Amino acid sequence: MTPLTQRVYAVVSAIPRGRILSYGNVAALAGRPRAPRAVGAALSALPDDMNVPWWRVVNSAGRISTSAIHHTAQVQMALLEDEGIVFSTGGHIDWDRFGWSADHEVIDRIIEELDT
DNA sequence: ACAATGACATAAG
DNA sequence: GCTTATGCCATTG
Repeated sequence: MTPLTQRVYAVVSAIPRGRILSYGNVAALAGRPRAPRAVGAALSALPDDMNVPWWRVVNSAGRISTSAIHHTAQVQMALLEDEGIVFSTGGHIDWDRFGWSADHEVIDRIIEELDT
């Protein structure tokens, strides 16, 4: 596992129940604003036994963009709806209602604790 | 070291 | 809003 991958997991784990973040948001919070694709790669390689809420990450359009065998779009949508997230007609999530405004300071602290 | 590969993002038509 | 083209960059073979 690479350092960035580990930071990505830390950030995603900090997303509260019922809220979402985009790959770009996660990348920025992890300290690599221009690497949203790497976030996808990291989540793609996520071990299922790690307890990271991967389903709270969607693309910038508020749509699901998974392609993993076990983590299908249907599974992700079900998990999100279980948390109270609503998909509007067309299958996208409203950022104003469910987007998480993460606190940079808090995230930075979490990442710092990661190195210890 | 090099090239190919994406669970992305954004601008343009 | 949808489709296409381009940029991006960490990972992987």
